[in-house]
Amino acid sequence: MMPFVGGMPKDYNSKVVEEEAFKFWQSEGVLEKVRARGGKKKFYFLDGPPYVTNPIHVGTAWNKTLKDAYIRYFRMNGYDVRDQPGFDMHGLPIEVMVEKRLGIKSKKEIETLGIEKFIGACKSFAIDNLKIATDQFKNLGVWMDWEAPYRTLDDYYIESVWWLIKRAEKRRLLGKGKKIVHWCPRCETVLAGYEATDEYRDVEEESIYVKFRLEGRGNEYIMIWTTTPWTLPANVAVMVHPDFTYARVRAGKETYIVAEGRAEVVFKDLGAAYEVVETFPGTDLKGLRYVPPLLEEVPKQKELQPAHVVVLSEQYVTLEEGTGCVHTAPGHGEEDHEVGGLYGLPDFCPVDEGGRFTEDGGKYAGKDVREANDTITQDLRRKGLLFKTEVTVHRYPHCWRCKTPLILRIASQWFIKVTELKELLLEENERVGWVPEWAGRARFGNWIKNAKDWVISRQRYWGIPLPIWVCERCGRYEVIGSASELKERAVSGLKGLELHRPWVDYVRIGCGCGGMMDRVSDVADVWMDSGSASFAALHYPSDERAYRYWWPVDMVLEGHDQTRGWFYTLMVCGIIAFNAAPYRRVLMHGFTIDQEGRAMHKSLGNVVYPEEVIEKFGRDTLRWYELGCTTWEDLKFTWKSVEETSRFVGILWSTYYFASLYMSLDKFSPEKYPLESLTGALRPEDRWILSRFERVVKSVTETMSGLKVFEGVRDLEDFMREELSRWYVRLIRKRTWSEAEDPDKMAVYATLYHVLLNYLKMAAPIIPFATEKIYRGMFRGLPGMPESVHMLGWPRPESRWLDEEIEGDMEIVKELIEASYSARQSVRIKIRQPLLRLRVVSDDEKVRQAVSRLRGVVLEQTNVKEVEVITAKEEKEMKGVLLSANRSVLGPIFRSKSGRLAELITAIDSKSLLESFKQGRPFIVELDGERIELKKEYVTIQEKLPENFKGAQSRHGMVYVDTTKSKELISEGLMRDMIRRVQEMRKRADLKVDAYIKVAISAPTEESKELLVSRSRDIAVEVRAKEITITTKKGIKLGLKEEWEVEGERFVIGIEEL
RNA sequence: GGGCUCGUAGCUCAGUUUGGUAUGAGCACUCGACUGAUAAUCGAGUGGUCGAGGGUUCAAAUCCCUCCGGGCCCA
Repeated sequence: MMPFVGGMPKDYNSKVVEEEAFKFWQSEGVLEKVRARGGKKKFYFLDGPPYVTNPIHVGTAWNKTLKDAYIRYFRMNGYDVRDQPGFDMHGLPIEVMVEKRLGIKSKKEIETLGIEKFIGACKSFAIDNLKIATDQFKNLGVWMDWEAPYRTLDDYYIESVWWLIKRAEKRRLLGKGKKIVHWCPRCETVLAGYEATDEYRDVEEESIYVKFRLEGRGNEYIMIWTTTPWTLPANVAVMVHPDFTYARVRAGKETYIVAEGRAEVVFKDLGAAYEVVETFPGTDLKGLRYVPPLLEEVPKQKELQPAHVVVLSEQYVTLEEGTGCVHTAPGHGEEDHEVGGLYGLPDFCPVDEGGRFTEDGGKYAGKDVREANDTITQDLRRKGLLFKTEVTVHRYPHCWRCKTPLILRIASQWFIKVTELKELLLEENERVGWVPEWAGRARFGNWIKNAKDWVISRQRYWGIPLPIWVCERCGRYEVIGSASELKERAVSGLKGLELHRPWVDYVRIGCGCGGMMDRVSDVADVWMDSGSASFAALHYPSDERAYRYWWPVDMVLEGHDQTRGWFYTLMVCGIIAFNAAPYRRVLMHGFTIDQEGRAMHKSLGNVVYPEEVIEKFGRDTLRWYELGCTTWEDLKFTWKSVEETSRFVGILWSTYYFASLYMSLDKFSPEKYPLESLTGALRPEDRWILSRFERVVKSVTETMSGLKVFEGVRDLEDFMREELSRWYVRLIRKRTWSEAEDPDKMAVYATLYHVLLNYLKMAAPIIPFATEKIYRGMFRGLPGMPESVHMLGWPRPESRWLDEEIEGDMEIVKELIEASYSARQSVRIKIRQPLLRLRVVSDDEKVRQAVSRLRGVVLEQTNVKEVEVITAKEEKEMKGVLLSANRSVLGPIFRSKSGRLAELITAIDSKSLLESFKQGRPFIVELDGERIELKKEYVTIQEKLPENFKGAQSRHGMVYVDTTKSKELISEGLMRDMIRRVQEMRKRADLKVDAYIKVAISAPTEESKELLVSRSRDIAVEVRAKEITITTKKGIKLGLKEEWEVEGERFVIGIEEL
């Protein structure tokens, strides 16, 4: 094994680098080895299971690379990380895809086809898609346990959910009852509220104002407004607000009751006069009875009791729209149902599962509710009960899978009594560490406060079957908690048992009453699948030991849409199961949006897929870019930013290349020259970069463990760009050219080695591919080094390198150097031209100290022979004074003489004049025989630098350069110009850095030739020339020849490799 | 309609917790320099009503109120 630092390719090629890394990881089983190492302390990371229908986009990629980065980070810190990925494999979206594939459209067709076939198709669809998604995630370099993900469709997983439902039942948290639910008439199932909100759309619809005739009041009506005429057959009450003021309004022959505040809106476009007869509070209306408008059409209405009465509600009556009198149908609205409950009203619902009126719908029986809208409106008009119609735009929910408008209807469903757990949920949430903090306190907290009972039953096929069996004789139900329990209890139907429908439906169990029990046909809401992951992934309850070791989850990390989704169901299921929050920390991330700030949607055509980015820039660039974005804010994806990031990855790469080039040429051995043994040889700039790096280790460690990877990425980027690449490398360049194995060079190498190796460790979780390639090139061959960069530990902060003073010194010196460049620029003297001296003006001891400690850096970077710090007083002495006549003052006083007086003043020795002013002595001049005393205001005083000094302002004082060019300096400058050109030619000829050459220079004049001849030896050394000729003759016969213009003169240079 | 969140240079974003001159950063543009990492690098310049309006304060991008626009969630 070679004991020294190795080399690496000069150019960064993401495709080659990444392909190689994949091959290497694969062939050496690197991931398996890393995983097998375990750790001292458990770290249970839980993957929010993605739904496996669509190809992933850059947002999904962000999610998974965030997870990957933290998994790698915690693993490097010695944790035993549980890195199992998960997949959400049940549910409606898959059913819909499969329906499409099979070319069927309804539940009826599924039943005709056979549930068994349908489920089989769903299962293979889910598994196929899992494979596709797995490949996509692997392709991003995400290191998880892809061989053994948790899958919600596996029997053990289903059993965990069964166990949970049984546990809920034991705790009396499982309920069955009528709930108002969003219902898709096409899919014929309940949809969760959140499933509905994904597809709220603006719809333009006719809304109607309807007159309800009051009993025993002649031509008096209470007026309601509704956007859903089809709910009128189910009307049982009218709600009014007890505290609002209502008005009796006369218009024509009729009288109406509406809220006073709505009267104008209701009547203004009537075209006729209307008159408010009387006003009164809403409470006065309580108990008023009316005739239901569709009494004749819906005979069932007659049987409803109590009904058709005015009730009060403070909560659900507003003055923002309508009439202030609200049509109430407890069978079709959640609020209606709640108020109906308070008044004991019947929850009449004449609508079936397919969204058609039942026999109870009377005249409308068999009609689709939405089609019935028109008929109902016409009936009302015919009966003279339609006051007016209006076209309104409102948001209406649609089925997210089939786009059918949803309806609200009452249905008997199984639910979890979350409302009873609210206190506990809030309490447990306090113990969770949310990042960012407001996500938990405000967002999640608010969501919990408004939590409702969770309807968990779905009238579908592809899901975890609810493990509830109901007796056909006595109606008692029983919850089964596992497959073995089911087998024990089964009377028949066990043959070929699988825990999915339809097989599980065949199982019958015996009831205590002697009857037979059958399973309810519902499946569970998929959110219950993923919500159970904290323990189901551990095979609880069958594997108690895994649970005891891992639970609770140490970290989950998902997008902000999951506050009401997974973060919530996970919490609820955890509380039901163990009375405790199932996770310790939650990191919430944003969405990726496009350049215009719109969310990425397939329908908008603005989705960016990771494969595109990988093709153009590579995985590491994609990862660095996304991980560097503020995690919890939306990520506005722009190609330009990706390109910028890619440029940075290039800088990082070439910084490593630079170091590897020289270290490998010199066969640097960190074992032979450990940093510790070279402390005496370290230059101040080495101590500076070590100290700066120490700070980076500290801050990146803190940000990573604080789950703020983006801050870490930014720290790493700034350090690499500003401190290491742009500054330190520039400072040490010369030292790396030295041929000898001197301690000064070794100090540079040891420093670079320390910084680069440890930097690489911190960058590895972010850019696992490039770091692997660099590692394998430069570090792998060294003794004691593991085979992969991903087997290294996270760097420990070593405060011994911290040196606040040197950092301060460097900061000052950097400013001064930059000011000197500015000064040079103003006189157009390039930096390559050496100058005599630099003067810094400062009375600050810190500046003096900085310049003294970093003298070498200052001299070299400013290219001067000496530097001195002078005091403000010394600066004054250095400066001369320039006096000039102030003509605007002289003019009015001396009139025609002023011109000549001004000339006189200019000629005066300014120092003696100033001296007179200072001492208060009068200074007299003679003009045309007249004695004139010069006053201060006659002159303007300007400070004047000596000709050869040029200054520039810096934050730490003026910086002056002495621009005097001696022959000596000129010849040195010319030499450096020649060296530079020869080096350029070596480069163009693609010569090895250590190749020897011969050089010939043809100078344009005898003078310049002489200048160069005196330096020929130095030139030869610098450009690795064994022979050098300098002439004024034209013909140069070396292999490579080129003409260069330097300071306006033409030189011809020829080189040839030896 | 409600909750949360974001809005700072042409573009992408730091800075807001804890009020103190926006020497803001990168990219882009203009000019100059440097360069044995070189399609790299450095310097200077141009470019801001800190979403709008009000308030608190000696002082507001930062704290408070109202409004406008985007995102997520809820209705």
